[in-house]
Amino acid sequence: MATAEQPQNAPLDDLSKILGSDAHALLDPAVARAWIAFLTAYGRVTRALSSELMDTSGMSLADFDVMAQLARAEGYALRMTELADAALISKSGLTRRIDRLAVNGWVTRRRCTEDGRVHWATLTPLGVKAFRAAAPGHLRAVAERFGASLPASEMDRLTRDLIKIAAKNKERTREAV
Amino acid sequence: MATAEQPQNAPLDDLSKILGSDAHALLDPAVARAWIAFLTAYGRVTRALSSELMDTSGMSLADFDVMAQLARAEGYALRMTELADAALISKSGLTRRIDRLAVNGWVTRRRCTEDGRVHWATLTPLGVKAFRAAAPGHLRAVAERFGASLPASEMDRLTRDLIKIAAKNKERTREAV
DNA sequence: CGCAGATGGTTGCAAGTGCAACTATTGCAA
DNA sequence: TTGCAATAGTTGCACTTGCAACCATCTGCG
Repeated sequence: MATAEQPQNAPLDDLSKILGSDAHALLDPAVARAWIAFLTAYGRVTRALSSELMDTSGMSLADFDVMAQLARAEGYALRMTELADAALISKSGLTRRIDRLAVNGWVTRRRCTEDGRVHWATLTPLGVKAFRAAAPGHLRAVAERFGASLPASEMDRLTRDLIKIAAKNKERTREAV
Repeated sequence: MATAEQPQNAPLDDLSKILGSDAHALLDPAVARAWIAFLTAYGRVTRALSSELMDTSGMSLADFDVMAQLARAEGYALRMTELADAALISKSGLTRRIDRLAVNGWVTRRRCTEDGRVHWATLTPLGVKAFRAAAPGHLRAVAERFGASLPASEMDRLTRDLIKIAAKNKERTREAV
């Protein structure tokens, strides 16, 4: 259910051909439009940023996110689980991402002396350097592709709205079925 | 660079520890906050919707998107390339997704008689049925997880903003270095 | 005609991903 | 102590993904 642009009119009206008129009762058309726009905006922006970042720095968007989390952390270090939560990826995903970053020499993994179960992922000096090199271009790209579309006043409102949506979906565990 | 919630204050201030004070010149802090909120909201909402949909209908979010595009199309049919564009996935990704949907008997692939290069993906009666079964729950979940966070008046504004962002990133081809 | 160039799809490949099962370590309680 | 439950991370696996190379078909120009 992606694609925005022209067919702004009625993504849900189309579906009511197949779902019957109660489609509107299930999902308000205004919400449907917003949802489609959300998916479309996300897909396009991240696709563009991701390939720019890869071309210029040899780093995936996910790599950058992980390194940014470390960059802002005390001592450039974070426990694996904390880092996985912060970067919104699974623990196993993080294990392997850190493997790859470690191969580049950008991150090291140190076992915690106080609690042997814990491992700290730490940005190396080389990693700091790589992050410093990559960040300006990427931040500028975010500014251009995401920020430049809206006036500053809208931006704060957008932030508030997105935070509300994120907050409503905070639980990382699933409860449905 | 994910994670929203409390650290609303200054995701970029943190980075200026490593990037120096010109971080703010590269990316307005308000934009940085919005960007982080955007990534967080997307990650959480899609993760939740995706696992709910899989549990209840055995269908991935991407499957649903593809089937929804077909459901709203004339004759429940679309060319492969049109469908890939509409569903925001790559052509090769679509080829394999259609393979899987075809195994379920939800979609068929027909060669176009007028232009032998073209293939039409078509929702089968079984696919229509599966979509009809899956859609109400999923639409309700979208309403709850995405729609219910904001009042109706905000929703339209959000849509407009997201469309502007999507429009700014329309080109599917990359132009950078 | 006939063949270059464009266009539509598929396939080989080399990733990346999450879940569930597993190992290592700790903490607590009998 | 000993032993078991909880916690932190890693690994096996099965599945997705996109890019680039490839095959098939069509189009238009000489």
